[in-house]
Amino acid sequence: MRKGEQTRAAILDVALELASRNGLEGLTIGLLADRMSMSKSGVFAHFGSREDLQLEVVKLYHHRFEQEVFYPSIKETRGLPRLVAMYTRWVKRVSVEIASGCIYISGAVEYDDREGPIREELVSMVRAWQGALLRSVEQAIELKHLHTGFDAEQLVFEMHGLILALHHDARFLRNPGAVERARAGFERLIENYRNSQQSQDHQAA
Amino acid sequence: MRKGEQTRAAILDVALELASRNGLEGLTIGLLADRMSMSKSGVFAHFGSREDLQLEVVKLYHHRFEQEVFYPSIKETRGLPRLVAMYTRWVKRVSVEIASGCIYISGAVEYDDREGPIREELVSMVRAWQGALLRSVEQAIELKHLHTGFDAEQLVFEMHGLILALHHDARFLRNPGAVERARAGFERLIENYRNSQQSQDHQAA
DNA sequence: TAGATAATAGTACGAGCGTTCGGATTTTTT
DNA sequence: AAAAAATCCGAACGCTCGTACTATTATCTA
Repeated sequence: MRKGEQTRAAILDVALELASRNGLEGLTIGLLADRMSMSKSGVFAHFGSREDLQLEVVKLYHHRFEQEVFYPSIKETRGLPRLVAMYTRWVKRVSVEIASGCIYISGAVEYDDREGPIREELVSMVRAWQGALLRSVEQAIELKHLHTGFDAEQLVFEMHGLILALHHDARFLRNPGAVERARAGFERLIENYRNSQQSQDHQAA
Repeated sequence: MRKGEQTRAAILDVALELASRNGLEGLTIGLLADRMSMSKSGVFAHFGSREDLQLEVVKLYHHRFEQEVFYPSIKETRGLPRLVAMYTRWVKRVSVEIASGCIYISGAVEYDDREGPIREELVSMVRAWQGALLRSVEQAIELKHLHTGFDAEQLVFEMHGLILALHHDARFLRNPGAVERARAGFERLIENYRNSQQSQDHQAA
């Protein structure tokens, strides 16, 4: 009843933290029980299986991401301002996750070959976010904030690349200044798609 | 003696294949023994420990990468042609690895928080490759193939981002056309750093 | 407060992991 | 061909994993 949901939420909170650091496959019930000062079976009873636990963690992460990045951004005015807000909050989020790890990114590597519901959940989450980005780009084109006649998906692709490079350089290589690189890359990207129409002929072809 | 080295090489070959698909942490001696039709202890005897096996796999991967990407590229003339060759071969390599997986990328996620010799080997490998890219960019600047006054590391950062996005979209999301996106992104990148000197002021600042 | 129900602990299981060791077998050397 | 050395197997160890089952305790309801 009530107490159950409460500890279940507490477990999921720690589980998310653990999965961020060690990956979803590295999330183990024994370690989770230790951190919760509970027995393994006590933790286990809240979820039908480990896979269900992992799924709940993924959904929780998605929810947090939406709360922190997506919803605040769509309050900005449509077009370029909203797109900039989305990217800025995205970078901010990832730069915080440098310490903890990002489940979107580690999950993509862990489940690129592994079939099943976890992979499907991850894919649909990423697809949803990329879809939101794409819509925002298209609106920016409609509103003439960005020039017409280029592939909107290409811009989303490159934005995603900047985020991935940021995560890689900061978290794996532990290079300072990666956040600034991700910002500079985005500025150049936008500057490109906004002004210089002529130098982009090779993309419209 | 001779027979030993022979089977050892054969084991490493299969181990590399396995680690590419399942990650270095997913590389297990039992599975490896099955694939080799050998006993676990028979496989184990060729390496002092599992960690040594993983290290050898990493080194073998690095060697293959050098043979396939680096060495052919430095035969090209210095400057932009060489840089283009490096990137082109890099994309080609990754697009082949879409089926098998890339140890550089999966290893970066697996060992971003885990200390030890495997992580250090991976980091130094990636650093070596990025260093080679950086040198090539700097030479292209010296030879006036690219305009002066911008951060060479920024270009390397963004090239890396394109590769990571390619790997992500192709292998995880299974989107077609990611290879073409990586190529188009690079072309725009080079076009940027080659011609339009004025629009890059915010980067030189 | 008593009874029902939910929540947690305890224990055990089978499987897979890396690793060790002694002996059998093959390969190389003399 | 005999001796030496390298190679491989088979069994076993201690460990951790997810999971099932049975009690015991805590919590909610009437």
